[in-house]
Amino acid sequence: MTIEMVAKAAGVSLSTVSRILNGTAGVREAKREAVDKAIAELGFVPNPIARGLAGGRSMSIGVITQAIDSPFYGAALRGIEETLDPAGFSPLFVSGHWNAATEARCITMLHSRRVDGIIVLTGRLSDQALADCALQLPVVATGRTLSSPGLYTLNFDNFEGARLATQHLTDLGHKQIAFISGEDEHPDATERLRGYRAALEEAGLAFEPKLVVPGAYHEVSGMLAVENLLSSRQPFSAIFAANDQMAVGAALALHKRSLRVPDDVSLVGFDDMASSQFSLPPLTTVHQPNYELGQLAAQAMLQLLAGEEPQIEMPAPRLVRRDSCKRMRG
Amino acid sequence: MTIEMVAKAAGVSLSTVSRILNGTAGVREAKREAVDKAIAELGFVPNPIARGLAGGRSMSIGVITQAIDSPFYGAALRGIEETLDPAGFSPLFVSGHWNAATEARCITMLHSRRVDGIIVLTGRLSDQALADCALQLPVVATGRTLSSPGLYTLNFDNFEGARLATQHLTDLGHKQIAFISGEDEHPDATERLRGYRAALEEAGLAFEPKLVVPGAYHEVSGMLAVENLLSSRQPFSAIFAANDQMAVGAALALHKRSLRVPDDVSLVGFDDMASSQFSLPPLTTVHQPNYELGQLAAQAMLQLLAGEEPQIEMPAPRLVRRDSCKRMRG
DNA sequence: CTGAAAGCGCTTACAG
DNA sequence: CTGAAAGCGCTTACAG
Repeated sequence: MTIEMVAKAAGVSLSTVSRILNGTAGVREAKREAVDKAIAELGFVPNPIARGLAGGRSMSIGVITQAIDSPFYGAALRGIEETLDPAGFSPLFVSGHWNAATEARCITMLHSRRVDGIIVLTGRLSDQALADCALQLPVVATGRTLSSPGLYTLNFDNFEGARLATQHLTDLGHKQIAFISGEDEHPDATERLRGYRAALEEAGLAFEPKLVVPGAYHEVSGMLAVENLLSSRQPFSAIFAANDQMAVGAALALHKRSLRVPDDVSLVGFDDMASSQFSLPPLTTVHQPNYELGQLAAQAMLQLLAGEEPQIEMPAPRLVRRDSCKRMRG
Repeated sequence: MTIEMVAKAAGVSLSTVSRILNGTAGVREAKREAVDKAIAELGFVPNPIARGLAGGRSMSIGVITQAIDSPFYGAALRGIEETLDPAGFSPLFVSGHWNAATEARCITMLHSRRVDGIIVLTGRLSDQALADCALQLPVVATGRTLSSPGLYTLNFDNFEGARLATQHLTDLGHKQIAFISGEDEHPDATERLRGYRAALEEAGLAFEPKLVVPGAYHEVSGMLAVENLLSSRQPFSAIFAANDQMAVGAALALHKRSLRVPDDVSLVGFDDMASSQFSLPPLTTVHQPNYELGQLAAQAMLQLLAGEEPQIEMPAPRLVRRDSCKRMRG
């Protein structure tokens, strides 16, 4: 089933079929109809591989994620897949494993597979490397703000999100609010720390370094953080975890010490993972619109590909109140 | 950077470089060295797209999953990615959305992208459709047992897993064990129901239809199931949920009614999702080796591609005891 | 508007 | 063992 067979069936040349397929040139109506009919009858589907080799467009978009099984980015991948699909593009997912060298290898690989563009979900690549890459191929990157030719970035307001979360706690009367941080290498982690401090300040509360305990964005680190906090004997009535996974770990550590959420300690997370609404108790958290992030990133890519200038903005952070916080007694 | 430049640099013909790259023919040692050196110096990477067009092998494997963001299949996708990678193959993930027609479209698309084989994670495709597909391309399918040319299947013993889970409860002295089922269209759901009944029988317990409440494999359905169970006033001291997601929903419903796990009711899940060890309390469940499933499926594919007959078996089900069950009092 | 032809980067018979 | 050549299924200047 090739373009040649369609051409023969429609009584036109191979080039004409190609042009109709690509909308590359005006074609006489009669021929267009004949070709459309032949395509329909034969059930012809153009071969993206050959297209990629010949024309440069492979109709596929490389997507560099950190881990294909991330509970956090899953929704973004789905958003990308669902908006690319109607446009005829397929995503090619690869995992960077939070490693700049691996991400660089992914890019080489995606190049060799002739992707038409690359979407980078966060990642460790330097801004420079990203900008260089964008010189060859359109790229959309999330988790940073950068302006460079061929590059479009989409960033979430982590500062504001963290400020909102902390403010919720100060509004409830909490004065000793612990913060489980993320690693410093993550720009969003440092932004969230900034937001925490800003909210404290707004509430007229002093920043207490002993109340910030280091975490690493996964459950076990949240557990450990709470255990450390507890054994430090530093008093606290609420915890803001820099992401939901750590909040889940924190809840477990609290539970093991027979401390109840929210009666004994209030807990707020960040991300609003799919599972957080089913936590015990359902977790109050900052909603991060990952599904939309994926959709928007894909839309921006489609616009870049069409030669347009994307004008896409991320939605503002939003606090989702569930059952893990309580007004400070007394 | 093409094969031609390598050939020139090494002073051999283009065909020779290709042969060395593919191990297609014996080559004089001196030439091989020259070529290897040229490849290393130029940093040449063969273009899989061109390879796919010319030779038929695109070095990519289509993977049909149900949802790219499934918390359950994520580990399998990672297993596939990690075992395909060292062999030089890339996975091409597509989502079937539990719909046979969509899966069929995925297969057409994967064909047009010239994948070298297809891995189908469960899915709704008929056995016949799968067998037909395998006539053209090697296919590995999970979640069913089928023997057909070019097809290799990998199935998990859902019956035995469910039997183990239920037996754990009967061993603890529970006599009224509720079962939250999955939908009948899932063969594994019906197998799990069979396992539940078998364990009951072994323990000399009568099967009580009112104790089996329908679910749909997601959290909300688990919640609803428990609410229905509670309002039916049918007494029970333990629940076996046919998957972890429903167990999580069940735990939440119990919590809302101020029923404690495991003090008031014991709870067992099925799957051992990554998050289940962090449930409150950590969930006792049947471990389903998804990461290994992915690895094994990819290995089987690699063997099929090499013309070998895979002899791969799935690990046996295993109960993971955590803190959600307690001996029946009295 | 439309064809014939070259070419994308490889592989693989076909001849030595 | 190794080259020259055809071909994979398309796109895109190049000429009408």
